[in-house]
Amino acid sequence: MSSEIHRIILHIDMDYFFAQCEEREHPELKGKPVVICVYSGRSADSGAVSTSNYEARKLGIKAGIPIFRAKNLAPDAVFLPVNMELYRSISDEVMEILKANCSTLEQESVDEAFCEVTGKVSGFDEAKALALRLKEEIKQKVGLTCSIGVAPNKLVAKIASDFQKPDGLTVVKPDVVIKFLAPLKIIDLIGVGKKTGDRLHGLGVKTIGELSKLSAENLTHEFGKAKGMWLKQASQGIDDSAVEVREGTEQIGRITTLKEDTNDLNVIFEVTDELSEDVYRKLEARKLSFKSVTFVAISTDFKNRTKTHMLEAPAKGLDIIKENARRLAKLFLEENPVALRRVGVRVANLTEEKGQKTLGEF
DNA sequence: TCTGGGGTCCTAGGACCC
DNA sequence: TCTGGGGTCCTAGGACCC
Repeated sequence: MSSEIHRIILHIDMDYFFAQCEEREHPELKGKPVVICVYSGRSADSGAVSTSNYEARKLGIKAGIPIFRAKNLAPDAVFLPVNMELYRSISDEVMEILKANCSTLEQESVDEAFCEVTGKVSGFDEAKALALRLKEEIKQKVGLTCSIGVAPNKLVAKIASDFQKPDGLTVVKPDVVIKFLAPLKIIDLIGVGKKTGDRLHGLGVKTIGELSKLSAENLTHEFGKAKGMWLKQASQGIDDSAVEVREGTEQIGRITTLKEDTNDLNVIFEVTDELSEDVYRKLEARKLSFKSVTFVAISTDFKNRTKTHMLEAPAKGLDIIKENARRLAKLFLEENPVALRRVGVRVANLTEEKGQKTLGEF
């Protein structure tokens, strides 16, 4: 038995969030397959599935598949467009509850968060009770279910929240971390995606336990120093990253699918102008300045390319976004005379405008 | 067979400075 | 004529996440 002081971290993951929000707003949807879609606007059903409820998943409708295919799988399902405003306001309700119950809340996305509760609870049994109370409070006050993972670090907490879904709770005490991870598929390790997964399969590694048996030397040789070291540590359930309040976003972008593939600058300028305006509105709302502008181009082969310009000093004008986006688009097409399918505009290196910093308290 | 949109983090090469 | 190493910034791209 170890007497070390362990951190205790909760990862809260809202179940099939967008679809569950729609079910809350429209109770008549409950029990039916619900599919939330991102329509590209190219034709009536072009676009992809963003998320779906469990009834739809049973029919094979998963995030990322084309909408038309989802309609073939389940012609009678309910298809709805993404309503981000609704999801954001419901997300705020959830985060308020979490904030009130932990020492540090790190909101990871609109539907996920880490809660640091070290010091707030005496141990993992109390943490489990707290997690149950949180689930109940979110169900009562917000009307949604979530899944929670409780573990000694963020990596394992996140894997644990995904272990039992929906409406799940998985507690992984420090002494069972290794045993918990060992049988899981390599792709379940957060940070291992398709590319790394395929390469590991090539090395004959299928589970996290098998990965943990490879030597650090072997892994760094294969994946480079940083990634190799990370894989070695992660496979053993080691993660020292801190739960930290996120200080706002690092970049703001908008991307869209063109009505049809084109390299016509006039068409592209029209689109980048609109995207620039959207980006500008988001910046305005949060009183942010930016120091770089990026034009994003996705060609018909889905290859993703970018062109970035760094400004001399932080700026905040709409014209600066628009003009740079146009200039970068023109430069890009001069260098790559290819038809584009999607284009985007992004600003980054964001800073709060001088004098706009929120005052703490008087 | 056809494939959205919003992000984060990391790497690597070249420019430039000391 | 040949001659270092380190640091930072910029840019492009890749991998991954939801």
